[in-house]
Amino acid sequence: MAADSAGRREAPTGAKPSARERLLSAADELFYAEGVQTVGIDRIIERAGVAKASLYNTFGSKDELVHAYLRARHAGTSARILAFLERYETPRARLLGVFDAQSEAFKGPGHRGCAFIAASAEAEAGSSTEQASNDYRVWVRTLFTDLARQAGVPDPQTLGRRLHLLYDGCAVSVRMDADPEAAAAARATAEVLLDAALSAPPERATAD
Amino acid sequence: MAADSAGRREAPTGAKPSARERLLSAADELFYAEGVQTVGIDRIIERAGVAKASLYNTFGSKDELVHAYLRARHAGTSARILAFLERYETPRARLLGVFDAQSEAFKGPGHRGCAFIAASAEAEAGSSTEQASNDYRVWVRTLFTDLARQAGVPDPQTLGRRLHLLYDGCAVSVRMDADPEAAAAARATAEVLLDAALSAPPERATAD
DNA sequence: GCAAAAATGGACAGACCTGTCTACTCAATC
DNA sequence: GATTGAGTAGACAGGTCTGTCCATTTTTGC
Repeated sequence: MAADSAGRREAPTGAKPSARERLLSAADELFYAEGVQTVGIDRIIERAGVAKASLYNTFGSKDELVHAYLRARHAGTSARILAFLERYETPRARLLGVFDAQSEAFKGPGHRGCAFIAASAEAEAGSSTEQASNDYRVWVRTLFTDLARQAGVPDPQTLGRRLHLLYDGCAVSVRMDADPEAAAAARATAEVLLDAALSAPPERATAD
Repeated sequence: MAADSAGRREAPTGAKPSARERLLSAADELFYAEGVQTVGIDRIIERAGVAKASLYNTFGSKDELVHAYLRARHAGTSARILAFLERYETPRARLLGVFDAQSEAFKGPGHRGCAFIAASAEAEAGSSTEQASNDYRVWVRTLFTDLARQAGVPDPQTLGRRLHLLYDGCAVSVRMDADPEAAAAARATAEVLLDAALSAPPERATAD
């Protein structure tokens, strides 16, 4: 209610972060590191240094806090990737650069793979978690197909889907194999697929 | 203690399944469909039609039941895939056939992707769930690299890793996108990678 | 400086979960 | 027929979790 219209905006710069921000920050750290179900409200408010009533005044429920955490993840990840891609000139470099962006992120300390895969595994069908995951997946898919189209690939939808498989695959691997090189392997694989897509027979309906 | 040395063996065929079997069957259905943390002991014993004491006499703890559930998944999935691959003659067909096997499985009702990805998302580091997941991942990786080697690929390790990315990727997609065609997309992608690997420059160290 | 709004600390309710325990039933075997 | 062992039903303990509430303090706006 008292939240500004944009929903989240950082504090006046230099001042102590608002309760909302500290809660989101604590939720991001704990939910991401340990899972949504495992981490209870008490741990969150303790790390945020905030009273329990503030959490419920701000978000209303744990579910809503989880939803806000996932929306913030979506915003943060998409902004990070898009900012990373600005260094590249050609569409081809940008397309492969998505995996370079992930590779860099995976090397950060305490990286545990994709927050949406993890959260979805704990959520039930039709939950707001599923909705947030769908939004994120649409964004990733669109990013890949757009970049594939710009790179001159004849069938950008198909390549986009295949790159999405690799994107998910390296997120799983970085977590379960604890191997930050997973993104580099995905990048090399993406390069093979891109080259193959570019040298595809010009007129073939790519029957599935 | 009373369990036979093999650990699990089906009942004398025709007789009513033992408490252990009914518990494992109920655990498989509920844990897989709804998640390990979400499903409580009471739901399991109710579906199995078994007393709570029987569960604790047989498995000792919920953790042990989860572990047994994952071991049974590993055994079932690997047996299913290997049986499926027997229909193929050439190594190439067998390698791509892994994705056909998954495609068929994904079309079954209530398929929710990879049980190990889901369980790991809810587990903490160092748990027995993580151990079971590692065993499964080693099996998948070995399967792919062995098949790649038999297919005559110069660098079977690299192709095996890339196919594993696809394998994980389509498991994520079938669950989160609810699209059973994910395995078909992975199969088509695998074919591109296999052909590229077979026509690779004969002497190049494939520097990573 | 003061009133209104926001945040705090903590107790508490109610639900749920794992795991234990006891008294009982049933079936097979000696 | 008696013994034995597995299975049953359910109460119960002890803990944890989400969410509510209230009296008090801090912050903010004017």
